[in-house]
Amino acid sequence: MARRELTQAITTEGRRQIAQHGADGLSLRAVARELGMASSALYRYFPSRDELLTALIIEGYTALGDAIETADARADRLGVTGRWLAMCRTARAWARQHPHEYALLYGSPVPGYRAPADTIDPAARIPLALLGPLRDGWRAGTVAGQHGVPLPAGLSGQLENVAGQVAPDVPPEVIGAAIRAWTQLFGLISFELFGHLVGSVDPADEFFEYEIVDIAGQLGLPAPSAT
Amino acid sequence: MARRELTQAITTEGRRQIAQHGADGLSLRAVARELGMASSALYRYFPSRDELLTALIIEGYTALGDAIETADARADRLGVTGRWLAMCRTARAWARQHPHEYALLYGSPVPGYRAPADTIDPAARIPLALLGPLRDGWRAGTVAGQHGVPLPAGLSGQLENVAGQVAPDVPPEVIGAAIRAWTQLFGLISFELFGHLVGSVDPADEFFEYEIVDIAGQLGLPAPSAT
DNA sequence: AGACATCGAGAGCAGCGCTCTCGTCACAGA
DNA sequence: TCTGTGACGAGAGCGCTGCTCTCGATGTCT
Repeated sequence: MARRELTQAITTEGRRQIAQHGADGLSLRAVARELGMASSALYRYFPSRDELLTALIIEGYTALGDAIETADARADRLGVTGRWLAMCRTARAWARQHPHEYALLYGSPVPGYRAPADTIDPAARIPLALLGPLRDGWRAGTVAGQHGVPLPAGLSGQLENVAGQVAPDVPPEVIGAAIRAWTQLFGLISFELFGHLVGSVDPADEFFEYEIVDIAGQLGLPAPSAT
Repeated sequence: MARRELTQAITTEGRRQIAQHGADGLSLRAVARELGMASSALYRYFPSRDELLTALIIEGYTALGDAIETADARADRLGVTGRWLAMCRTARAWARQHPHEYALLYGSPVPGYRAPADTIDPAARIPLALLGPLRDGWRAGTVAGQHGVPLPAGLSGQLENVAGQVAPDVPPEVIGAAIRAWTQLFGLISFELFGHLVGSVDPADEFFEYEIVDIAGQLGLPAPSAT
């Protein structure tokens, strides 16, 4: 089957182009040119440019998910807080190393509005991994229950629904805290990458460390043993 | 001076197109067509498509900044916490009413990497407005000093530098908390608008309320008197 | 051996950003 | 009043894009 190999060659070249020129710079003709084939032949493998983009989005989520899960596993002996910090640092590092791919995943949805069903599962791996330490800490009794504001009924239902799918024994407050931490982490990475911090804390290394430690505290994770 | 009017007609039509089809759907030729003129004539007013986009970005920041500042002023009698909540709700409402414009401001920077100097000042109005209640509360002694994690030296310098430009009497910890709240707010709005919350807390109204009240607590703002 | 599906190539369409040239018009100075 | 100058709009055109259609070649199954 040369088809699988050629399909992969196309996505590889596409990813190369996005890494260099961003999602807007992805041109089917240029990909075909680089692969030494006619542009029309490319449509045998991807019915449209958007489909190729979708494939690249899935690959991006997969790469980021792999990186985060690997970091989680490697930090296992550091405890739940160490795992959380390691995943945060890995996410930021991946984003800085692949800024255009990150923008493809977490920037504006490029064509009109998108949410192809195929991208949902790969995308969900990231928040699921981030939830890991919190879930384990909760089960081990090392994370606090938190926190001040009581959950309104509708939100509680939403969070219990999420919990039912991923960690039925974890109370909705903890799920809510995880979602907050998730949005906070990627909000910060996006702000740094997209240049919104330029006038303030722009070399954001220290601010990022400051933040993820603080979020760990919000999450009720125990104080870290070491870096 | 027909020049000013025509320039404005172009940006108005451009904004209309972006609102309908997103930033990618902005076409100089289509704008010219809609205005009944040759596409080449448009270059008398904007030297390139990117320049027109920059003008629209500035208009977007200005519109959002106006909305937030107005909300702040209107909530004056509600106290600092009420002002904070009002601005958060207004920011979210504006984003939901102008999703494509919001994506233009806070989504991926579209052409390569951008940060035209002209956009910085209009963009800075938003975090500055959000800082307002926190600054006033600090001066009135109604916000706590916070918080657990001590500031590393480099970050402290960055934050003092920011403080020196906008509120010299406010300590760096409070500036840091404001930046955190700012990234948290727009991180959440972006996640909602870009569809990342679809599987979890998707009708995000309650989660958003839950969040901004919690952030107010993190900021050390006093409990709100009323909604 | 013949029928069939798969694949690549080439031409072509409509659209895009942008450039260049040319005719028109208004206004300022002699 | 005549003339030079600058601003302006229109049109043609370049190279690029995504995408479609047709045609010939190749390989596989019956």
